Amino acid sequence: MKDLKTKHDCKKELRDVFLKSTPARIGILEALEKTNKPLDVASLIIYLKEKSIKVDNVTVFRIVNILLEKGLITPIQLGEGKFRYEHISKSDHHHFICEKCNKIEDISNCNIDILEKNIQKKKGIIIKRHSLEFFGICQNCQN
Amino acid sequence: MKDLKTKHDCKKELRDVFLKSTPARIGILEALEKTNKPLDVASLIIYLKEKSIKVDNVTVFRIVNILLEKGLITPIQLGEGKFRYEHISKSDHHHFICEKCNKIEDISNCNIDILEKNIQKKKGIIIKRHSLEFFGICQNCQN
DNA sequence: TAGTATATGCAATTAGATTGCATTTGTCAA
DNA sequence: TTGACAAATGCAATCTAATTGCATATACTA
Repeated sequence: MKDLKTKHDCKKELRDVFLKSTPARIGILEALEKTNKPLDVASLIIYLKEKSIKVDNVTVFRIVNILLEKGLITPIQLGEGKFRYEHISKSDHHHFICEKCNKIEDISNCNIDILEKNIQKKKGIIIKRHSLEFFGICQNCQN
Repeated sequence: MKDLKTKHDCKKELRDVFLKSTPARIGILEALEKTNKPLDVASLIIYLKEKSIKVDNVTVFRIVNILLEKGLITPIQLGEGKFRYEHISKSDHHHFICEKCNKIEDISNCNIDILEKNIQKKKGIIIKRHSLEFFGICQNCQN
């Protein structure tokens, strides 16, 4: 499968939110756009190392935070005591986590949106985002 | 308002899951049953101190973990980098977190259950629990 | 009430994440 | 193309949440 985004696309993405393009930032965006499951900081560091992009761990945390601020990525918490992150372009789904094997599956077509609109109207609040995760036992682990 | 649960009830609750009744455990269950918002370990420690129940922090972490195992409480993550906990008897709702003032509001009557059953059938997975949180701006902070 | 399994306290340690400050680097204007 | 400057990074230290090992204390059963 061909990469959906190129280095050039990542640069544009960064420029659009007034961030300088650095190897670490491009690498992190690439990682999150390529990978199908939400990544934690440790995984990002490994990815960068594999690509021979030298970065300090602190910098990865800082980059992740600024990408969050700019709305390019979203945070995901799967009950692990740490954050994972997903590129905004693939955040239109939710997650199922198997409590036995820790596999993460995507759950699509949850029309929470309708529910969300009702809640906003009823409560007078503005909902910017939501997080929905399902925990249980996957098909493989049921045997 | 009268307390819904007494110390005696907490003891029974513990006995039912084969746990010894200790002051710390009873205090923690009380705290979680009384309070209307999910509590983190730090809050539990403060609660116990106020009740003059002397416990080490480690013990609170350990108690929380065993209560989770036994299914008496559920974990909640509100994007803070730490866990909060809610008593199982009041876990039938979801949460809205204001990104400005950090207020936590309860959201009820989300019939996720129907959705959940559909997903289970379609995917062949067993869903044991889910977590649903909404993030945005509360009514007060909109001005 | 004594015996025993269980729970707790204390000290040390780990992992995730943040901060301050000095240095380096990307970008834009000339 | 280059130089200037704001922005980004590296390094060291620090913080908070959470866990572990081991010795001691406590709750519960017989």
